[in-house]
Amino acid sequence: MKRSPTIGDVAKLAGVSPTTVSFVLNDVGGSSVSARTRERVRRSVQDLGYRPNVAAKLLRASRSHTIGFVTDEIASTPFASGIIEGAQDVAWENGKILMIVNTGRNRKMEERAAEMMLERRVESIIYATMFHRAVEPPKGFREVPAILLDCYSEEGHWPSVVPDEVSGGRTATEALLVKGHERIGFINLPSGSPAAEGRLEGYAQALEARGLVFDASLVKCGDGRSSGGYSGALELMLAADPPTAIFCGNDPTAMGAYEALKELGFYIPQDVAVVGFDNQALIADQLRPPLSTVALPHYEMGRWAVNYLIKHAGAGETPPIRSTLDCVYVERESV
Amino acid sequence: MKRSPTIGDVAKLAGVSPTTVSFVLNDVGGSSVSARTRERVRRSVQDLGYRPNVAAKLLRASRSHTIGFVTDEIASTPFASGIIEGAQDVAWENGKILMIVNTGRNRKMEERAAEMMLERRVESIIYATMFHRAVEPPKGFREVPAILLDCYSEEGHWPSVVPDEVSGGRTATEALLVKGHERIGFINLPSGSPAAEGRLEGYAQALEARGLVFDASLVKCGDGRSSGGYSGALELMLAADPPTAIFCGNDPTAMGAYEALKELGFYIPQDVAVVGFDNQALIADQLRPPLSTVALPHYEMGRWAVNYLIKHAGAGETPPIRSTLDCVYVERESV
DNA sequence: ATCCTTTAATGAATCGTTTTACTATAATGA
DNA sequence: TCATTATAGTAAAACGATTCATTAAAGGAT
Repeated sequence: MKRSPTIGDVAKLAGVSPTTVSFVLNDVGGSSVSARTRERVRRSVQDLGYRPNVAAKLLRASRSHTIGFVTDEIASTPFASGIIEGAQDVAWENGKILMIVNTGRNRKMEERAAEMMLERRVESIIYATMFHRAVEPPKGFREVPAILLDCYSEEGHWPSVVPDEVSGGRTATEALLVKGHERIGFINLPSGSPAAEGRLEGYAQALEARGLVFDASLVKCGDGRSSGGYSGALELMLAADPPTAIFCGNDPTAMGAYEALKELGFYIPQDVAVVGFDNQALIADQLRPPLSTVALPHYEMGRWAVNYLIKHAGAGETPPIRSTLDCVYVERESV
Repeated sequence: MKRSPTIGDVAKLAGVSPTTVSFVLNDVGGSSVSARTRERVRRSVQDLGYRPNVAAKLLRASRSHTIGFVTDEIASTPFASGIIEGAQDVAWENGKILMIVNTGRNRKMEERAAEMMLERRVESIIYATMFHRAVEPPKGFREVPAILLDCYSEEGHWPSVVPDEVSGGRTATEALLVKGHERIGFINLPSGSPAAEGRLEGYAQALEARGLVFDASLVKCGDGRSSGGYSGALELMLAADPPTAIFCGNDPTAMGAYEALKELGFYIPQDVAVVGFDNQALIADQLRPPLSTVALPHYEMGRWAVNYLIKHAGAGETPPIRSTLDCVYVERESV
């Protein structure tokens, strides 16, 4: 466990003062370092394998260049990991680094995480959830610019970025409408979530825009799993006037619907078209035929959040905007 | 952007010296602080909302209590996120914090990540991959105790922790054997990966242990996707002497096999039993019937790695063990 | 009255940088 | 020749904590 070389060691080896080394390393001090010296310092840095001590820098400069990223379970479960990718990409592009902590929906853990981050003087904090939902961030978050990602607060005064569920529902429905379908079934998620309400709303809007009437018998309430999709599809197809297309509230639901349709002898997409939601590659890509679905803007939300913080945290003010990002339709072969 | 209170501010408010505040906060200095003073300091800390500056602490103490976690894509894709969870849990239990960076399989990024971590004086580094494979960690990693997680190096001298693919293959096969199956098909992953080789080896071992002969016609090479499972299962079931059970190299493969079996009119598990591998909840839970499968020890590997580092990094020596952790069988309804 | 010990507290050095203010030498212009 | 201005560099303070060495006061013991 030997001591890492310091700027003083470099200075000694190069035969100059620490000040000069600092000037060379940070390209400041104007023309006050000769080319020869500059070169000598560079070589010494190389030879010693010198690496600046971030703690010392931070202590002096009071800028940690670190953004805290607190998440319920994104980093530990399959679903929304694009969020982290997007956030990290923008952070790195701007010379910031992300400090990620997984709290597992545990309040105690959230508070500890906030505490830990503030001790490390993060410049701002992102609070991200795996599913679009309402949250109440821990108090520590007020002490620094913060933004909610894929969630929002009832209290209002937090900036947040969430998917536009309504436009998502509309997009999915329109993908079926443009193919000429006029009777479109919808197997929704269990009600009570922004996703369920929003997607239903979008579905209705799309129909209305085409001058079609909303038929409640075409809307089933699934459970967000394949079993709900299975029974929902059975009900729809065995009814008096079955639909020619089904919009499923998420991909597992579509997976169940596939099952039902096949058992009933319908071919996808010839007899019945299916569109899912969430674009979970594991399902959408592996189903036969591959499932057309709508992708949540996870990556984009991650980018947006960090961009927002970098832009506004510098300026000191963080206006409580509620930004919504569009979902995009991913065409495969089920429509 | 106001200055956070320092230990000096606390001291002033409490009418004592910074030294005394430090003693109170860290519970050192023996009996050298009276109860009354102690209380006064505590209150001042509260009132000011004082939070120690980690940078200053670190600078003085040269202990960052931080472990670097470099990963190809775990934090950004669905598959192996349990690794992060396990790692983070143990880290927190030991008062360490994890600094996670996603490199997206990009060499440049890996080097930058290593550099960044060393600048922050991480005490050790974990290099984790999403799939079990061979890697060559960037040079920076040599400067600090490190361990490879879910991967290994041909160079040998790195400690690593990986899943025991052979025992995994054996476990899956045995799950079928104990139910009385004697002709067991195997749709493997594309060859060339530790997973493919190991699981096949395990399959063969399990058969041999039962005194059954290895029949090459029962082994198909899939593509790790549902399409490979579909065609593999078709071939197996349409052959002269079809198996009564199929072991699939991963869950998407099993998904394809389900499809084929259903088309051929076989019921699962009555006519043909199926077991998968990877325990991808999204598939295994949503298939009908739910898929019995083998889970990779992601969470446990994460724990193991951090434990190893904490134990050995302190001692200075990091012996290059290659630890293998068992996969566990997850019973659902397809067997 | 002197010496020793205990209790309660503090001053100052230290960690590794950055930055401000300063100095010494050389070159330039009048 | 002298004043001025670049040029090339350095000394020292500051950032916020910890810790070693020291001190001041009070309470015995002799």
